Amino acid sequence: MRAALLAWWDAGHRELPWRKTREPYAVLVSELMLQQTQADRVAARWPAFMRRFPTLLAVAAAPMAAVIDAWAGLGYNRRAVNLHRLSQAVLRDYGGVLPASVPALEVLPGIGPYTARAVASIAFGVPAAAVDTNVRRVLTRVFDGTRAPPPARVLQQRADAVLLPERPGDWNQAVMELGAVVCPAAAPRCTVCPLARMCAAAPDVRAVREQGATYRTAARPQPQRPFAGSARFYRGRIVDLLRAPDAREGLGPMAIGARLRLDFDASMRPWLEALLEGLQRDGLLYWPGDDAPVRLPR
DNA sequence: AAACCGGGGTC
DNA sequence: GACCCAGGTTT
Repeated sequence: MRAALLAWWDAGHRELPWRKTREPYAVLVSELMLQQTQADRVAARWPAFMRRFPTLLAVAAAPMAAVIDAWAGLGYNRRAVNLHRLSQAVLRDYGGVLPASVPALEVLPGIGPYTARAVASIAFGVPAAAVDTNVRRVLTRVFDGTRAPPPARVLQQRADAVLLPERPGDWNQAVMELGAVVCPAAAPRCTVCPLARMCAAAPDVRAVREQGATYRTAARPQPQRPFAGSARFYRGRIVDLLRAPDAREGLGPMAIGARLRLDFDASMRPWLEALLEGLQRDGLLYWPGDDAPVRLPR
């Protein structure tokens, strides 16, 4: 598996902007952006963010509002808050230099098991397997076929066992690249897959195809809720309103409500306040309460 | 363990 | 519409 996959990786892969560097901060920013976000969309925004905040110290010196502003278009805005908090923590605890070990990285804000191992392996050459949704899918298909996926703990052990310790960063990226390009959730392309001859799922994919159906991994147990009209939708709209230049000094709650929806009236005030309080709890805005202006945190 | 968190691309 | 995405944090 190691030989087949690494040969496939070395023969060519997507040119993504963050792959041109191994500088730890640059890798960290890319990995934070890549959390639950497709690589092509990150590729469109990572370079501009890096120009605006070239170093971790630049983030630490900037107001929170500037980092949230630079995060526009990426979603999951708490990641911007976490990055700013992380920069402060690294400045305080490590003199502004990112630590290189998985345990030290994993306790930083916004960094979990996956991101700690991704940064440690790619930027520092630490032999740690990063297990994301791609790796889970690839390893489950190769080793388990149509059987139920093993527990996360077993998957991590399995990923650590197959890891190529001489090139951990390339190995992790190769598995993820295969998952993204050749082995997506729907319609895996086994005919061009370097692992097909050793993959437990490949025969099943072929069988399903021959029945004229699409092979896909089991659906999520919890169906995704509609986005339009959800709290998520309006939270995103509110933060985006506060990014506007004319909101630098803040916007009153009623003004926000009016810009949020045409049918806004006083009876919706509790609904709006709940959204504002939730955003404030997440560090995404500052609002003293009542009719005081709402703005991004400084 | 489950809920929550954005947004855009895709079929 | 529903699913998907280089997850992490909170409850």
